[in-house]
Amino acid sequence: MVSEKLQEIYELLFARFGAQGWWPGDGRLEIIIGAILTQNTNWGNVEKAIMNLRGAGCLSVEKLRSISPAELGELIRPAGYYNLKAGRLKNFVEWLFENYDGELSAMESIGTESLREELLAVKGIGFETADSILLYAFGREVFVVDAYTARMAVRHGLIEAGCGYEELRELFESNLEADVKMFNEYHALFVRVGKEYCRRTTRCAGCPLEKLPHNVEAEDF
DNA sequence: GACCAGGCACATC
DNA sequence: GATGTGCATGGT
Repeated sequence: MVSEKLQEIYELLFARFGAQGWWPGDGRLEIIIGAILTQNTNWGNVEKAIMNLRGAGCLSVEKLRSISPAELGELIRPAGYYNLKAGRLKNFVEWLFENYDGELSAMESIGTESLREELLAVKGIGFETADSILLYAFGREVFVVDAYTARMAVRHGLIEAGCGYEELRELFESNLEADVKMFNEYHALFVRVGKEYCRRTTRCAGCPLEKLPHNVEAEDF
């Protein structure tokens, strides 16, 4: 049964690593900025970019709105793809002012599904970024899927290689009790264990899930 | 020096 | 609908 497997994986990861206490970073805006900056990028680089933003007094929606794309790009340079991401931050902030008068708290009253669709309509916010914002900034019961989640689910035979994001999200959301705290920790634990034991060229040795039945030869990405 | 990182949009077939 | 490509810095 899938739900038992998912529960067992969670317990093994939690037993080994403990609570991760995500999101790393402070406050809603910083979580959202981090979610965009960390796209396909190491978190350490994102921290440097956020430090730059803090140093320049740019951790406010007003400042992010008024700063030029070029200046913003320079500040977030360490996070990589800096021109692209400067535009994405701008897109989000513009959307926030157009739809919520620049108030993040105004998003609280919107239902999760509607809010998710609205976020996905912002250019530069895809599935993972939207779901990270929903879960970590707004405490919504959404399971965040990422590359590690996909890789581990495939290697443990929970889903077929090549399946889409929504299919994976559905796997977790429909087989686990909806619980914000647990979804929060589960995703963070996947990232934690994935970094160490489940990269493209790193397989299993020493992983807390090593004893579970899984396919080390599974074709993934 | 190659490989990788908590993706996403867009072009092309 | 699937597959390929550009975007970029910094650590291992």
